[in-house]
Amino acid sequence: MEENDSEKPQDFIRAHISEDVANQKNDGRVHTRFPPEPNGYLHLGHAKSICLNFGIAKEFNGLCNLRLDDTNPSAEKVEYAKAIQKDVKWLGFDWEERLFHASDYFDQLHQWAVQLIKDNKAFVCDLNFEEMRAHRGNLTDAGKNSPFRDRSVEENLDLFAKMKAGEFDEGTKTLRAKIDMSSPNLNLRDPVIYRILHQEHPETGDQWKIYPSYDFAHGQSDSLEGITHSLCTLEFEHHRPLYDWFCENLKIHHPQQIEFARLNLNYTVMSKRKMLRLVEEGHVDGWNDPRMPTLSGMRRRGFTPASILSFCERVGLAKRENIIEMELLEFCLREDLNKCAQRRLGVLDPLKVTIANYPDGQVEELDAVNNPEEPETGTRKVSFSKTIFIDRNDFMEDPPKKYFRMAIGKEVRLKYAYYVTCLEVIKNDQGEITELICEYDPESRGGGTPDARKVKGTIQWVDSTTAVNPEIRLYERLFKVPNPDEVEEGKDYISNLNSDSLTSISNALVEASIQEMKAGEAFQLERIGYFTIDSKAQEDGNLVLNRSVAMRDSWAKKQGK
RNA sequence: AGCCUGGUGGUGUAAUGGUAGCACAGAGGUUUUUGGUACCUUCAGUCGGGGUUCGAGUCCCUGCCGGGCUGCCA
Repeated sequence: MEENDSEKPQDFIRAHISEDVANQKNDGRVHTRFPPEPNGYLHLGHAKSICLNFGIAKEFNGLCNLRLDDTNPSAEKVEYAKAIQKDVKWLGFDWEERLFHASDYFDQLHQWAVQLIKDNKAFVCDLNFEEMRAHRGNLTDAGKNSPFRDRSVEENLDLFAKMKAGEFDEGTKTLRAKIDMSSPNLNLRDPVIYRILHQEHPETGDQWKIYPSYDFAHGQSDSLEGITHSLCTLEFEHHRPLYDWFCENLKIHHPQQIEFARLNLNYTVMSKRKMLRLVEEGHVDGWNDPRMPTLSGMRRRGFTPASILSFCERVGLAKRENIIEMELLEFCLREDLNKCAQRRLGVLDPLKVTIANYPDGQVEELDAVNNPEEPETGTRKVSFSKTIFIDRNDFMEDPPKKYFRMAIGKEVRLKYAYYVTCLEVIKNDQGEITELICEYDPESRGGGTPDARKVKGTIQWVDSTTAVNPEIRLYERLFKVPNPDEVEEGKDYISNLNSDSLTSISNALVEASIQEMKAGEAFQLERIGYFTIDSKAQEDGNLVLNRSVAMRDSWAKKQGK
């Protein structure tokens, strides 16, 4: 462990593990795993689990496996399995040679099922879905034993072998653990441990006609891999007695399951099922839509691994349900990008500016700072000429008090360029402003003057001779309410989708160097926000900028009041 | 209803019987060639009631409120 670990408070899981290590449980070894099911893309909630499992392994000089929990071939795909590995790697974690599948253990699991039958602790049940539900009882009433519960070991062995051989139709028979139909924990009322599924499996092909249930596969997989601490979310709490039951009755290494509260973020949804529907119904542009809280979507949006790691550290870890505010995520992104993103100039809504006293036909190169937070990143050249563009909302004809931007007769600084003063406003027949006529102070080249006079406002601009015109996409929260699941009778979260979550801007202008940026590379358009090149559009040869997050804007906030 | 689980500022999360702290958000300010950043200041909390104790967020009792569980999903 690192030295400063004693300084920062431990969460309840790390405290638990520290104690186990101190007591030499498992010989002081720590081994965790991240076990996603390959039935969808990883999201921010998974990132929390990934950081936890890989983070703990590292802190305790242990190991963390990546295991694909592929016990249900009906929803699982190779596409998902590949995406999962890509996302975990992207976050910066390494499972080394320890990529496993629950399906790696199908043979062993099957043997264990046979062992349970021989020990008279499991039986083949002929009840169908409805009958089984009826026998299970409910929250207040105990269940009834299955009429097939007392079959002989020999008959069970024979029937289970036939199930395995594919002699029965799906849903006609199951293998059930013989536990307790009157347990207040419904999971212990003779749970199904094998079901018949005539499905092709991505890893094992058509080898199996029966597949183990989660409960019969997960703990055993942990056990086989020598996992010491099996960390999972709260909804598995009721499954822990089952987890323990199998380890004990199979007499195998018994990892400790510990549950923690899953991550919730407001203004979005964090469930694969709900995301899948957004994708399938076309509400978003696929799993990696930049508005999705998937890791692939966030990557396309311009999030950095460092910002996500920082976020996962800050959300904390506890057993109480929580809803994190989106602002924390945005803070983490800005915090990281402020340090590492290069600055560039661009305008979203160009307004032509002619500098009356600037020489006709002259074009000069000015030095612009790449990143004021990292001076060693140096400067770049930006061109300047008689005709430039500023952002339309940086000019006002009737400015309010304390408006620092361009207005008639008011001197402002063009970032990295000159001081200019607006002389005249030109409008079209509809009364819309089409152009500003300004004059500049040649002495102010670079943004300062010999007399050191103060200029309060600094605005960004682009030069007409070199600017390029990308498509710019601005994103807002995907849902218009903090909790998308809070709906009127008869409606669901889809009705809470924010129809303004995507804004596409077609007439923006940015400095030419943006064309050299790579997809995923973060940069700041000064005073507008942090952006990255859209990877999907780039593959099609189009230049599209995604706004990852806007700058904090205390002026807008003040105006809004 | 039964079982499980949890309640600390707006949101999260610490304090393991001894000064209720930190972060984000909010408010105000200083600096600034980004109304950004940085820095400073500030607002605000132990679910209620009883008990044990010199001392309770922490232990006990009780009430209230939230979440989870009735797939051959994970």
